[in-house]
Amino acid sequence: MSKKEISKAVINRLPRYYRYLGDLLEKDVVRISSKELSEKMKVTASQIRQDLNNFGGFGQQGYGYNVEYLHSEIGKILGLDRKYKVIIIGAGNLGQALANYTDFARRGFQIVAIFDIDPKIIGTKIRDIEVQPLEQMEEYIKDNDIDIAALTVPKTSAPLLAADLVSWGIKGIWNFAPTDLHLPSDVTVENVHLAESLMKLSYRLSVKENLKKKEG
Amino acid sequence: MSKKEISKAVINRLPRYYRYLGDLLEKDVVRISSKELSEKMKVTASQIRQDLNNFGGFGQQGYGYNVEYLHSEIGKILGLDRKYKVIIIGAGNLGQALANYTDFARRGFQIVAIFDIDPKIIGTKIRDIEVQPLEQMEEYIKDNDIDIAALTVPKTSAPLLAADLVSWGIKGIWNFAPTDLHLPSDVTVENVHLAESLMKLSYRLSVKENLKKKEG
DNA sequence: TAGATTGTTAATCGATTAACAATC
DNA sequence: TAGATTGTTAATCGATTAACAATC
Repeated sequence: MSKKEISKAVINRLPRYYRYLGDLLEKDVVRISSKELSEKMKVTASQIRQDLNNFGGFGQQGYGYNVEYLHSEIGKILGLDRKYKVIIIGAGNLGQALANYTDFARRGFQIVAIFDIDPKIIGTKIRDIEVQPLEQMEEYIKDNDIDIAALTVPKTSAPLLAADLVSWGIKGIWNFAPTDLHLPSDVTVENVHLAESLMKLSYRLSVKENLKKKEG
Repeated sequence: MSKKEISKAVINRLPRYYRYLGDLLEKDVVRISSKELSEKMKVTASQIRQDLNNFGGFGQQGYGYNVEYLHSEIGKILGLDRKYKVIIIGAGNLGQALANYTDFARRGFQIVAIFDIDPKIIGTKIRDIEVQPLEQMEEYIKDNDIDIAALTVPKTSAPLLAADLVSWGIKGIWNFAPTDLHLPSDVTVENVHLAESLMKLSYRLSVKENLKKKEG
């Protein structure tokens, strides 16, 4: 009865499958086998089949997978078959970048409000959305049904702000602040740590650099 | 003689160790045991010791780890003991956000140039750096010693641009375009796929939502 | 010295890959 | 039907955790 827990590794791969299937769909590809897809994605066919079968049998023996159907099913798994109301907290460069990124809206993530603490930014408009003062956020969240809060604030203010958000009913936080938020387990936090991403890049550059030196 | 290959999982955790140690350093904490750190970071002490011992013995029995020393050593491992010249390609919102993020410079990632194709943006200044036309990029890269190119361009132009960059000598690409770049193995690509991050968030929100309905 | 905590080996756990029977 | 390819089980591989001797 109880479903097997899906591993984090599988979930991490799902959006990539979704992207590749979307690309195939745009190219009007109708069907694809796990083998073909595995070659494009540089993974094993076995892994693709194993991953997909966590959620059900989407393919057909002797045929492969119908691209449109599989794309749609993975979309459903990812929760993309509904809309999400998103607010952005922190209207700095990154917040503005997120607000301006139309691709999110296309996927159902609708940015409905932006908040900031800086009087110079409050009142300015980003894509027809007026930046509101932070003090109005509590009321706004309680009056509207917000699904996700994107946190693009300094790391010093992030933890307290996050705690407030949770107390006002927010269940999903997209955290860009370079800090870990420790919140109740019914709250979902997805971190984007750009500085850490950059460090992984410099790590790999260093390793290659050192290797080259040794080889002379 | 030949060093054991460091696993990707370990590398992914290194920047997080570095961040926690930096925070401890700021709080003037002198020493920390793997147990204390494990409680803060919500990982096992065993994992911390195992991870660190991939690179050498940084601790002392009966004492633990010296925070400043360990921070510095991990910094070296991550390649943060040198400077990197970074160019940004694509001066849209995201490119501007990166250019304006001073934390990177503090860590040694110096943004030296920004390029764009849009005549309206070319010539404008971001943090004292004038946005240059894309046509000047080849010469600029060949004349200067660029370590990293941050790619914040649409996915349609990313693969060709990346190939150009590589042919001009770029060895590190920080890719924000929602596409995979297939490049020679001596080129390091670090991807930041924001849309995929957002989908992981919606996946987890959906799972919890469905669970709630069932328990309803 | 006694206590604490590392470094490291061994045991466990989980994820990936291989293989193949099922079936379209 | 024959060929192809899935879904799934079994085998392998790798990563995490536990345990403890080494040692500060």
